[in-house]
Amino acid sequence: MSPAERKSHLSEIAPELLAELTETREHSRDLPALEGAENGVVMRFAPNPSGPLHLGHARASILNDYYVRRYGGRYVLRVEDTDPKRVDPEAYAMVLEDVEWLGLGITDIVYQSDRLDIYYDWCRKLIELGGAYVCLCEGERFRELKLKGKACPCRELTVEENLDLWQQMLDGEFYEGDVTVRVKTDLAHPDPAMRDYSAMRIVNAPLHPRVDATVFPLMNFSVAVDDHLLGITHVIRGKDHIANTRRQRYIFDYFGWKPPVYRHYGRMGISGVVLSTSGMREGINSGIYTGWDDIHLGTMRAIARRGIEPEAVRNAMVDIGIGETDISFSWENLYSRNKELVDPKANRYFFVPDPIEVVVEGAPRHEAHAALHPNDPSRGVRTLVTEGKVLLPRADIEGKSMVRLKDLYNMKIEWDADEPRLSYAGDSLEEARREKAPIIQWLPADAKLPCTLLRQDGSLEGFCEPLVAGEVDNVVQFERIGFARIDSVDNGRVSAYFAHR
RNA sequence: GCUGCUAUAGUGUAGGGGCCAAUCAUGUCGGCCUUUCACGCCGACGACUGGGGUUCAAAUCCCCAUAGCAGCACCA
Repeated sequence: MSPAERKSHLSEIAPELLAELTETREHSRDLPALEGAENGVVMRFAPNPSGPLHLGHARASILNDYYVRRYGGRYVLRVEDTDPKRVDPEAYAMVLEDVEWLGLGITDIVYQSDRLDIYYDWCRKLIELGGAYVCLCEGERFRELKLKGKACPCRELTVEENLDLWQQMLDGEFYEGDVTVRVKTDLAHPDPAMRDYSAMRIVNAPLHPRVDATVFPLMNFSVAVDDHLLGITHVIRGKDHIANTRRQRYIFDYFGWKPPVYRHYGRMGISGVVLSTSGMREGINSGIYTGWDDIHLGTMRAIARRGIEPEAVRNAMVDIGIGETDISFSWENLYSRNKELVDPKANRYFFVPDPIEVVVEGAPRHEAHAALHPNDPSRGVRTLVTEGKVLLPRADIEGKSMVRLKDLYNMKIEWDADEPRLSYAGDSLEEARREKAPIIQWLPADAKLPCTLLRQDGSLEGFCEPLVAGEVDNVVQFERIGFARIDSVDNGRVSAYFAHR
């Protein structure tokens, strides 16, 4: 039945329902509402300081930021540095820089390493409540028991014994791996991931860069305590945390706290890019990457270096949203978001790759005036002067008998074997069109800058206009090549990073 | 293996019983514009994982299958 047929059929059998059909649903580009957020929210972004921020962090931080902006409230940057093995002292500053670059509306910054006493305190309370015990079992042994749903002997210790052992932990009487504090959950829980997980452990080495301690909370414990103490109302994070959310729930329940509202978005795959911090670090150490801002990486600094703007990242991430489906991140979509930002402001310049230097016979001295931006004449022109000696992209003249140098004049080409002989052929644009002469880029042979355009799939050597030297840190468009950020000019040599077409 | 989550065009997304022979963006292809490219404008292409069920009506609800993903760390 077609929709129209269904409608007429419905009017026969139940005309009173027909009114509902005429109600129009409204479409909105907004992300779904968060329940209980009407009066403001307190949200958090909680990176581990093991390296700079990457696209995975960008999604988490931007999505939370989006809702804080939408509902108003506070946005806590919580640096989760409770594992000395995974803390890179240099990462603290990198995280802060990247947060600033992204333009997140952070209102509070807390470091978990400043809060160890708080965790110790609540750990003691949890033991007193009978919600946790000190476990002396070897890890592998406990795992076996857990998978069978059996308790280990430590689970039967009295509160007093547990408190005593806990004090010994704090006093440094144990070494790494000897002991852990476990949250008492449910050994019969159908999901083995829920059974008596660890809340506290000892790390003797390496030393923590910020704090003199050996007892550290595990993520599930510190996160639950902090979310409550900091008054976090809503949490948006990846679905790899779904099990953690359930584990943290036990702590909220033991203390009678009200947990935040959670949303878990699906996994985001990024083709061709290593996203794990450890993987990137390995690549840097082994020389595959030049550093954290290597153009092959998905870090914020690599993306920034290529001239992609934070607003583009934000738009791309909000566009992706908080769906629970696994998705693959699309560079195309990010590039398109960036292009709409950058196209209106990027100045245009010639870039001649694989150049051939030629003399155009009979060419008069000419001044070419090319617009800096085709849609914005007020920005002015670049003036290129030539006496007849020019640089051309080899590929653009090969096999051609006539071309037009853009904004300059027409040129005839005669081929003597592989050697082109070029001669001036008038200024008429109409004639060039009539002859279907391609319009190509060029540079005066005596006014040019060598330029390396670094791209992910190999760099492109060529020459560009001298004015490009004044565009350091800006995004320009090399006509016919694409957008690029001018990274530096050293001794008259330009280094540019390719963004996208 | 156990536990859980998810399934709409190449990619991302909207739609949560009737407005849906399915939205928007991106992409690709064509055209217009343009002193190449880009931008802009016009057009085309392209999807409800499969099978059952409920219902007058299913992309939408239920069941099964399949696939993907996550967790089962003294990482976050």
